[in-house]
Amino acid sequence: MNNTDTLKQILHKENLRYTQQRQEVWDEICVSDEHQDAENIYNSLRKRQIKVSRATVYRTIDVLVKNNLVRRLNLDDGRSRFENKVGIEHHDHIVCLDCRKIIEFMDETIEKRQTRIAKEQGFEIVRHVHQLFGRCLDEKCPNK
Amino acid sequence: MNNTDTLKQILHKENLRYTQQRQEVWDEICVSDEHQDAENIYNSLRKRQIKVSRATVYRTIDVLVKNNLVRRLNLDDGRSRFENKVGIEHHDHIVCLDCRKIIEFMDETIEKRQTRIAKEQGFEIVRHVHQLFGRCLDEKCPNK
DNA sequence: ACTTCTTTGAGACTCAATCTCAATAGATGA
DNA sequence: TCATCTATTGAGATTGAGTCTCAAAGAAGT
Repeated sequence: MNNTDTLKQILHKENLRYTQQRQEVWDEICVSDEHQDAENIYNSLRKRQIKVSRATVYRTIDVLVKNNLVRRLNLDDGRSRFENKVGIEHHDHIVCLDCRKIIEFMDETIEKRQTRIAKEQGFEIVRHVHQLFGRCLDEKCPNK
Repeated sequence: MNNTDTLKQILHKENLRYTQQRQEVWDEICVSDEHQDAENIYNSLRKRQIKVSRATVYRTIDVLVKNNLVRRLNLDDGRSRFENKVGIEHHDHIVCLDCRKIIEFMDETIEKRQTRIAKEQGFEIVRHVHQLFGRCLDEKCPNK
């Protein structure tokens, strides 16, 4: 299913209307591999002459997140970042404290253990956050 | 080492003065087993007739966090929470989405694997965030 | 095209956290 | 103990991400 159909489907399910602005926000998140924040998304759209407001960017992101098209990342820097989730394997993140480079990782053993641990404590996990913050050994990274 | 000496030591190291306000903020965090936010800490102190301002609470917490006396938790609800770190074993958190109950957990296998994964990706971990969000089976929890 | 109801946008507002700067109070030396 | 020097404090202003308001614009069905 393409971007447009995916969006139309969830908007229909939520009894929301299909609009140009919603499509553009969703496209912008899909197109970028970076983990963009709302302000970036807003600026990218404006730069491309697309008529959209901050309020609409935020409101649209909320719908996309609620319906699992987009994942919200909180990397402890005071603003949410977003990544496309459709057709993407689950993963967690490693973040360089110097250059803010973000690497994705996934470990089946960790995933299984955390589910078991939660169950032992009487919890049914809905979502989890697993982030490793450190320093990368990249030559181009500052503090080298 | 007691609370006062621990604090005096790090303040001296940082070339900061020992003050009543700083001691009171540190005491308040040590005394409580809850994961309090800055506003809670401020209110608790004011309730106990202690002369302190929000600005001082925030500034003191920053010093304590920087020097590893206190851990800052970001539980995705828009405000930081704090816990005493001195003499406490490392642990991560399970949070109930319904009643906000917080349970601590620690798994040596996960700890080791995440260190190895980061190293394989060329990172030296400084800190990590591992939080499991879900629903607890507690009778007293809402949505049961 | 008409009607109905949702969405949008500009800007006001919220709220945690940070900053400002004059007044206060530790620390040090005489 | 007192004087001096600086760091700290507090009240309130400010910041910044995110949310809310409401009149105008726009989807969607008929």
